[in-house]
Amino acid sequence: MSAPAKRGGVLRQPTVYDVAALAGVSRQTVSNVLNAPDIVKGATRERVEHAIKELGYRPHASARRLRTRKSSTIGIRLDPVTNGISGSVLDRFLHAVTEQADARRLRILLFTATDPEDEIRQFERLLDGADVDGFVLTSTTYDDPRTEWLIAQDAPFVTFGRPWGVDDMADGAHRWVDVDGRHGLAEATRSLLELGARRVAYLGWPSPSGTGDERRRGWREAMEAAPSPLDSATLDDLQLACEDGVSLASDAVRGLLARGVEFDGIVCASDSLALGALMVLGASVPIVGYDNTPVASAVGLPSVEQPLEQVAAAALELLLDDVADEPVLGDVASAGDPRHRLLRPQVVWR
Amino acid sequence: MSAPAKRGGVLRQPTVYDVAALAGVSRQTVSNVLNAPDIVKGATRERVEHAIKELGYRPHASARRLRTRKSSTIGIRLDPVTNGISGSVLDRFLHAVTEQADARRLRILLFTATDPEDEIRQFERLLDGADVDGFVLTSTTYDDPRTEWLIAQDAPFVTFGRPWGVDDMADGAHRWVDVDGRHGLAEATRSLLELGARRVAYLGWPSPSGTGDERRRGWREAMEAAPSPLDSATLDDLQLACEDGVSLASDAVRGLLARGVEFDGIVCASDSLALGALMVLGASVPIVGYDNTPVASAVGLPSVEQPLEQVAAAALELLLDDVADEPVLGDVASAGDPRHRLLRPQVVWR
DNA sequence: TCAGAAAGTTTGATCGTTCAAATTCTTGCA
DNA sequence: TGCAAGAATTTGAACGATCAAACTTTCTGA
Repeated sequence: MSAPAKRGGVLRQPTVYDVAALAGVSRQTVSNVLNAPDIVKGATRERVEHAIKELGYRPHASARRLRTRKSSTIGIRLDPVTNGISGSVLDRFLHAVTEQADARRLRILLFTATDPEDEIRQFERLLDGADVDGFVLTSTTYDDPRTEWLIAQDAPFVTFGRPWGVDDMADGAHRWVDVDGRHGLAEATRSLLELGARRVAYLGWPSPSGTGDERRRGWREAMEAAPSPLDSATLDDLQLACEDGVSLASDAVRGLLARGVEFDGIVCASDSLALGALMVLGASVPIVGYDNTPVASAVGLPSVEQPLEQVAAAALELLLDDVADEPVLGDVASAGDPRHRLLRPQVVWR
Repeated sequence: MSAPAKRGGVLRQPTVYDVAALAGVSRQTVSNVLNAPDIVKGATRERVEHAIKELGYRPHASARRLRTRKSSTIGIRLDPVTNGISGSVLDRFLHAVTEQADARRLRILLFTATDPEDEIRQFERLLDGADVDGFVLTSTTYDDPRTEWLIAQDAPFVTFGRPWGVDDMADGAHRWVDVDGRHGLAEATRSLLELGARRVAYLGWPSPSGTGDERRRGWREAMEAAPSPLDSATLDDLQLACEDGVSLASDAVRGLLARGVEFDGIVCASDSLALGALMVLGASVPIVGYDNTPVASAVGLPSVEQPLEQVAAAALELLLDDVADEPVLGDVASAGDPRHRLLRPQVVWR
């Protein structure tokens, strides 16, 4: 690459015309080499490719976007304030999405919003300005106003997280990727049972909570499927709920001890809760957290790890069917509903 | 706003022509209303503004960028993997930058890179494609190859973090914002001394470490300035160094105890280290961390908080002098070197 | 009152690319 | 050899905005 330095200087970036002139072809052929190499004759293509390298040519993104009416950019809202310890999950997800986007020649544009209404306003701004083609949403809620708006606008989007409204899950317009927390907790619970535990407690969030209820269900099902299952009342006793917070969790566990309920293991809906339990129980009882945050690894807590790279990849894949007009892959698509993807987490033992 | 819905449909977004037609003016006047309202006559302006609202017009970002040769976009690399507990700092910084950028009508584009060389390749790609106007860099190192490259290219950038190479700090081409960790640790140390401590230990990272050495210096200076200072040898004894990690920190503190060194307080270079100390010492000795991560607040550890919103604001301000050709503000600029900004952190007590 | 300056507005050109249609070059086969 | 069909390439136009310069209107002051 013998491209000139000094961007601030007079020398301008080469354009298709420059490349075309050097390679002795027309500008369109240069464009074709870049966008549809297969329709260009081998010899010509090589000549053009050489000229591109020679000049250090790179297509001007905005010009391309203007012409193609595609921004190849995806908007992601940065969540307001890292919500506690678990914040790092979205951070890691963001990282994974960015990497996956890169591989698909997409850009990631960040924005912030103070509340769902404000977020919708941002959607509008970014779509109208043709800044982005679509969105990846996180932290979905019951009857999320954002997804409703996007669907009404016919704007492409995917959510990380199932829609929790009753009918929404079947809605074909809503593409989502999620992690099967139920399976993750069932797995964690089964493992503790196999390790000899009999009375595994569950520390989660108050109902209703889409994510939380699923995780609790996973624990409960695994407990009910144990070789010698406990009765229903006992399971109710072993089931704790408090808001996400280390000290709240500690309180909850202390309450359990105070009530004299026996238990020999705890699976939790989050690492914050697990850390709270750990601070009360120490190493006396095996504890499993959720999200595999840096804190969990720091204090040596096993935790359910979400396959964020896969989530990111799946999210973009679903989105791309719209955005890039790429054909839906026959095989993959036919396996279940192609618009939804439920991935399995894995317990990381320590 | 009576803008039509259905983006996927046939109706296209209105353009300057549509607005011009409705308002009965030329397209350039519409452009002027948007970009230089003061040169348009009041009555005309109102008419155009009304038409803009009426049509729900929004300028096409790519078209504008193509013509103006500015992307109004700033690139930020997402750090590879959240490095331990402290990862949330960059996360919060990113959030602050995004918000600040929004207020300045700038966009934030994310990218990832595997190593500094790869990052430079990304710089090149993004600059050549006119995707971004400049960069905000984090995690600067000694003689950072990235800053050298950017300076050579004459590309606008700011770093969060001082350049640690010997001569670089005076380099006018390098604009940076940083937090005065020395001041932060001095402050923390002084506070512990005022609370009655006499032998405050320091738990930091091995030299050389630009950031770490500064923080240690803050502690040392505060200790030396104490009413009845300890002798130099004692201070050396009270000074611990280990890599950033909870268990490593625990080991280091246990070593201190084993050596029989007395101490009645610890200030740390990070929350990870502080957490490690906490797990050995419990509430027996006051501990101060650094970065005020969620973990610190979760376990009730006081910590030095970096003013990330201010850092973000300052960073964009410095960058904008280049990017947007805005005039340097006379007053602010004259106060010290306008190309560098050193901000003061604050201890959060719990 | 009127020239000249200033303010306000419009027109033509352009940013760098890709689309769509037109053109030229290759093939294969009667 | 000729000629249609296909492959390869080129040309003109357009994407939607702003710049630069030209033009028109309004203001200023002798």
